[in-house]
Amino acid sequence: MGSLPGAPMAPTGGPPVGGPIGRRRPTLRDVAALAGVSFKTVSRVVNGESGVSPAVADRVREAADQLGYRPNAAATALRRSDHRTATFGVLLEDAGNPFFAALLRGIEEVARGNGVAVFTSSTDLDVDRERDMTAAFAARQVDALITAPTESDAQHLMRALEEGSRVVLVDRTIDGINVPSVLVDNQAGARAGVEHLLSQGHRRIGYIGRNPSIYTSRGRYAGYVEALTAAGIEIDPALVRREGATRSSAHLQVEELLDLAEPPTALFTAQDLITMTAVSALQRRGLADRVALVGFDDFELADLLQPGVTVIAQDPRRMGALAAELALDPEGSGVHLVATRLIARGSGEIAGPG
Amino acid sequence: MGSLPGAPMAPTGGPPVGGPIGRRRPTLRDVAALAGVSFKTVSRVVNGESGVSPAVADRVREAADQLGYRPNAAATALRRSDHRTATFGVLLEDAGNPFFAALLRGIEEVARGNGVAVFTSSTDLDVDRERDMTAAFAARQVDALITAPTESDAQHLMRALEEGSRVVLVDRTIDGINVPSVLVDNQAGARAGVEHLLSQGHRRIGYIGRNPSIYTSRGRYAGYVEALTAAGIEIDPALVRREGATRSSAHLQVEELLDLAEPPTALFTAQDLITMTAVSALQRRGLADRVALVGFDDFELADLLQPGVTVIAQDPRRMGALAAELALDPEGSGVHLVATRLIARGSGEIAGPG
DNA sequence: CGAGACCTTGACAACGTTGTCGTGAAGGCT
DNA sequence: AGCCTTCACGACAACGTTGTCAAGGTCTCG
Repeated sequence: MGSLPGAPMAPTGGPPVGGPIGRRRPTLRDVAALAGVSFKTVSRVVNGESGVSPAVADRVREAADQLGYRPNAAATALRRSDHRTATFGVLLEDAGNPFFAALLRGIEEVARGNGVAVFTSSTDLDVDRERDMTAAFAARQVDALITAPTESDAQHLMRALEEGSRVVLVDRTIDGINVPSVLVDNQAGARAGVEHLLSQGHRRIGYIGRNPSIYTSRGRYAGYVEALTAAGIEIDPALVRREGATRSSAHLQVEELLDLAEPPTALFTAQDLITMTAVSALQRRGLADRVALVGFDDFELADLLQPGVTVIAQDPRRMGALAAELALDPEGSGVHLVATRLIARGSGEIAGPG
Repeated sequence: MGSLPGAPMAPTGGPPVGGPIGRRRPTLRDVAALAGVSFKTVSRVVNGESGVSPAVADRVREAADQLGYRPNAAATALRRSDHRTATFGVLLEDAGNPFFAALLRGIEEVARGNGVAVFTSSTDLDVDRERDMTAAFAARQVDALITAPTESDAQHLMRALEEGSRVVLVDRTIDGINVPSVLVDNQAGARAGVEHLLSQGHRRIGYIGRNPSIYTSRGRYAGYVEALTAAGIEIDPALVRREGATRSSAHLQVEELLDLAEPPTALFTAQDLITMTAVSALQRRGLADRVALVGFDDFELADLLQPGVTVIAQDPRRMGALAAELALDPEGSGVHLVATRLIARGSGEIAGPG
């Protein structure tokens, strides 16, 4: 960890084959020599500190431009008393998933606007990888770690906090750690989706979600239960699948539900990839026009499928931007909820038997 | 750039409100004191250097574990003679686009396996932003900058090279700079797609692509021209649109083509988002089953649309992984081509008038 | 048993920057 | 005129690590 591979035996002073010779970067001292001042004065000019006469400042700036001076980030990070590095670490489940990709873009945008560079890594729900990357980011002294934590163990995050990084949770939260977070009311969103199906006359509504170890899965399932209970419908365990983790397993779950003696007339899918899988399964069986479907998470092309897919949409870009703002603000705190909204496109409006 | 905002006047020694007190991180010296050795010996143990007796090494490791020692990345980067930071910078057009998202994942994966952390930023084809972020990454002394450059100006990349970063181009290349690159034979891919349409009997094949300033756009258009020319068909400028940059403009282009007195019987779309837009436009007009369509880039749900969308698929994840490997290998060089393949799903097999 | 080789360990400089303090000149006051 | 304050700037330590070199100990071999 943290060390590059590559033959350590390679001659460091070898011929310039395979790489540029890397002209040494100019330092404060080089600029100072050219401008005829002490390097400390250059430091002051570069950092916009007061106490430098305009004439000298101009001369220094000119010299800096001429040499193409750029501060050495490592030296700055090492020396600064506040240990700021103008760097964030972002740790999400999967940058390839459109939801997280949009979240990342939201973070990037705010970060860039504030001169902050962003480290990214995907965890794929692997707890070890999450711990490793948290450590790797903390070792690089990120100012803030923005993460959608996989599990409820907060220890690695506590450690990051102790080492001076801020921590902001996004999409998912953890008990026992008091940090700012950006969340969605998963329960309310899911409830709204299921109620939508109920209002179309459905009574047997299947639920396909991910493992309850995932924070969002718990809330969404709770919303499903809440909606049905409020409607006086008992939960039928046969209609509930909470292991649709991977695509293939999600596909299997849908198939199993449809194979029941009394299959559901509607499905509520608790995540974008599961929704897509469900659409695929329904299409393959020619049931896309018969079985209603509402999914959590909006996704590209949902409107072009036939029927269009009704979803509970989140606003991941906004969530990311908000998280980044909380990360930037030393006073930032509290739980920030971002609203969901139901987008009706057809699949959710297929009438039930009632 | 590179500096955090926030009031510089804020009391740095103020009360601990709003942030954890940040227990000082243990250093080599702390570990050394606990183990009863010099800090240099700890350094040796931590870096796995030889020349430490097993007994002492054990004692040091124990002390390091007990204190939870982690090397300070900034100090290491500052001091190392090779200036390695175990860090990559990745600069792509848009991490939200599925193609680039997958590319990023490929890079991430290889990087993580080698203890390298990855900076990311999206440029949205903004040249200024690209330059800024290149500078920001170079200032942080990334070992390598992996980028899909927007335009043909290589100056900022030359500068990054001079400052000691490796540069690897991916998806797009630039003249006048000799660095390893991972590309796709856009021309051959596009030609194969257009030939596929020709073989279905189409003669009037519309082309909708992005601005020719984009490297991939030029190759894909060349493939279109090549296929038609080889078939003895003259290029009809009325059927060619090369400005489908944004979704709305792409939509307009499709509409215009379909509105022609002699509309095309088939479309070749040169990028994923344009393909999606074309599907949308065709569906809206009820022409999805009548006008053939082949698109460059595969995308999620292409198989679930009706008809399924025939595409020239790339393998962005592999491209990213390859680029990262080239970035890691000091000897890495040359142009690496990744194959494309045609995936027939229906839209490309709609018969022409012939 | 002594000389050389090797192995283990430590002392110290250096990386490029920021933070602290000192110094000399200029300016303001009595 | 003499004293105190303010301003512009420089000298120097320090951040935590790696690279270089030297010192002392142990081992080998004649």
